[in-house]
Amino acid sequence: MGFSKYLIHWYSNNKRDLPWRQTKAPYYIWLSEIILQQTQVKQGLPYYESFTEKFPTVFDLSKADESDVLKLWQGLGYYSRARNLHATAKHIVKELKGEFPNNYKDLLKLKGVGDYTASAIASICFNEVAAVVDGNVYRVLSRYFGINTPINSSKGAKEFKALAQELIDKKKPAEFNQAIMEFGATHCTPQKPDCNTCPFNKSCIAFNKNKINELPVKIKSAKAKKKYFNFLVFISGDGKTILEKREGKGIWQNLYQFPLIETNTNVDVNTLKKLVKEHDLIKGMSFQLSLYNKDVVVHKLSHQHLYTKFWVVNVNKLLVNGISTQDIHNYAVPILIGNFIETFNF
DNA sequence: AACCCGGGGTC
DNA sequence: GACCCAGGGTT
Repeated sequence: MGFSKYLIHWYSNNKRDLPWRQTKAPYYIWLSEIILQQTQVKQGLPYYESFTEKFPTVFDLSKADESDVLKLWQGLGYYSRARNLHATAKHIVKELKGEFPNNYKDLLKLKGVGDYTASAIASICFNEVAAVVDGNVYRVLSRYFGINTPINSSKGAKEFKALAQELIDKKKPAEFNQAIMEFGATHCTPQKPDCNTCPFNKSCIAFNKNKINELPVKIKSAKAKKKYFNFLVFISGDGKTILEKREGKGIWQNLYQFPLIETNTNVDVNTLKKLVKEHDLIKGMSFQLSLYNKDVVVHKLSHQHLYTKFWVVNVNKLLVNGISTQDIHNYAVPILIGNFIETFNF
């Protein structure tokens, strides 16, 4: 049996029982694929459950406010996925009468749907012969065929896409695509793949040349930049605090946070006191300042390391409309803020 | 082509 | 702390 045929055979015996494998409805497949971008099944599963429960159809999702979608997405990261998900739901209801595009080319036009996701939906829902290339596929193919081309180069993207498209079972594209991804996720894993029990170990080039740990080849990414965040946790005499919506282009767009003072380095209480004194939310008011976390909280993102201090600012009254501290759980916040809210007793 | 966008995990 | 994982969008 050839590589592709055997993969499908392996899949039929080894696939995990996952909720999105019970359906071919484009809405559910689309939803699961967006959630699973850059995300492992274990982390995405509870979000899939809550989204399908709260928004059983694309019409329900299209009617929601973006803030509710972001709140449900809270903690999953890469929040542009949630904003695009919501925008695309609106688009499908308004412009496409609630019907998803039924082919790769048209699926690709949807916001938040790139080559991988368009191929996944087209093959799973509509049996189109469109090969998926996700991180699992890169790993399985680079090892089995001993390919050294960096997977995160444009040359690599073309090369692996073409190879996958050549290998895909033309009669069972959905099964092949899911089989190769499942095999990568559960057997041909990034670290410590189980080569001894691997059904392909006779012909796998990486295994036979002892190169399992060198493949796939990846170009190193730039080192993360350090940033210094000082969040002002206002507490007023009448039990209110301040949350602000993050605008603009950077991280956590449209999520909420405490008023932020970014500095070039870690600052002590006296330095921060001067900055708070000049702050628009204080304007000469008297205040009491204390550092909540003795040790700086380091929050690591792919491209930034955030050295974070939470400063409690006690004031008599707020200069702006604050929120009652008991309502703080209604706002979508980054996990960094969410963890603080959990440990701080409002 | 280079860079941005979260959060979770291992060693 | 250093390193690994992983799609789409923007510049």
